[in-house]
Amino acid sequence: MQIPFATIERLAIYVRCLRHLKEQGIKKISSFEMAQHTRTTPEQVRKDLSYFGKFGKTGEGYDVENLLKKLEKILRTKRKWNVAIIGAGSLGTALSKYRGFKEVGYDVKAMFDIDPEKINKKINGIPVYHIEKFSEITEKEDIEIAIVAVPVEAVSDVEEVIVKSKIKGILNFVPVTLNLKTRRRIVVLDVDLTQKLYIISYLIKNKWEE
Amino acid sequence: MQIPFATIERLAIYVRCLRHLKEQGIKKISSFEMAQHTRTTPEQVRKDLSYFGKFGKTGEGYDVENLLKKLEKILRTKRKWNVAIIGAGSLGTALSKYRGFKEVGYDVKAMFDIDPEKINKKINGIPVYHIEKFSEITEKEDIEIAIVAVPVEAVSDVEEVIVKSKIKGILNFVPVTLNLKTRRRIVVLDVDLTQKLYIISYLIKNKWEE
DNA sequence: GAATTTTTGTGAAAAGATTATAAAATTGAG
DNA sequence: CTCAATTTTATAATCTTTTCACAAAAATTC
Repeated sequence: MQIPFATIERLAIYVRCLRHLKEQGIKKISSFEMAQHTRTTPEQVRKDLSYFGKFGKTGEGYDVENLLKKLEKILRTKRKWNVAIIGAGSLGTALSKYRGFKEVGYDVKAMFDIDPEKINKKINGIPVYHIEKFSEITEKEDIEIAIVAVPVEAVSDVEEVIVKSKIKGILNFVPVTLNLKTRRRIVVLDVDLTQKLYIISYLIKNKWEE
Repeated sequence: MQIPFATIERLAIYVRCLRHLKEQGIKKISSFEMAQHTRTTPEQVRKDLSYFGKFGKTGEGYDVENLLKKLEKILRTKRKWNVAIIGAGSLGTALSKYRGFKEVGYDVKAMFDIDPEKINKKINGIPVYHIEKFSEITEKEDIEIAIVAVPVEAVSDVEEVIVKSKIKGILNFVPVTLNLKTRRRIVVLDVDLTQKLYIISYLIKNKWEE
């Protein structure tokens, strides 16, 4: 059976929530409490989990540590992933500092730019290479995921470089739909900050019923 | 009739696409081409637009400038919005530099922090205030939207400050579900970067059929 | 130890979203 | 001026996702 994509998205939020609970030393949680922490409903929580098995105990709820372990396995997030950031501007730099990534197993191994001022230096301890070395470095360092944070004008060059590499997943911050002409499957997720603001504006004005 | 939320999300992408086309001097576009630029299908484009009226001309397509104008009106994005950034760390600073916001009518008027080193100075020309002045400044400057980019530890303080203010919409970068105890409606949208990476990992491993 | 409470798991119903199809309108060729 | 080729619009059908409702199971209380 095909698992709803929305379920996968929520699973990632459950993992985040469970990590917090574990840190706080909380052992058990009910679907009701879980829903409160993740902006959803208890039924939704149970339904989402039911796609993968039975994790709870009737009358008692879920064991935080055990459920976390199971969900991490489902999302393949127990293993480490190496990441590259393309674009060493302010956004790229801020992302390289972002603590959260390393905490959950995503290790930024390299950054890429075209500015000679930045190349062969380190930003937050991460080496910055010229973009032409992208394939070489990502293969050597076993990097499978790239974060794209370049100005719009640079996108077509970046597309080209990515297509030639062995990158499998992309987190794209550029407000443009990437055009990757390749047979192999590359997973692309967009983070469009402007879009989010548009949607906020719309929701503010149109009292969305909940 | 209730418009599907997914439609609103795509509308924001259509607006982005149309802006690019307009800049390039393109006058007409068919639903087919539009779909290629926005990672969707022609049927979807037409269906989405049909919720709001008839914008196209049979056999000819849509007039770029006219359609853009209409969609901007629907999303209420023709008007200007004033924005505050809470947290003047690396992410907050990077966001304050982000060109895209101003280009599409979102003007960052103020930043807030608790670090005395940063307060009463300017970052990228934007004044930084102590967080305790949040209500005062946002009301004076007519700020309705706040971007939250603080460390996890600071969230509860920020929640308190927001609840007391008149802020209507929030773009939240902190990987925690905000807990805003208030009767009035505040629109919250989360940007969870870690979640996005989790999902990329999952999709890489589970060849998602398209 | 029986009754009550809590909470899960799941099938069925409802709602929401996408895709496919038929009808209508426009353009351009001949 | 008519016919064929496009391309939109409206609507119907299908598919997906969420919500609802309830039985079953475990824990707790009296």
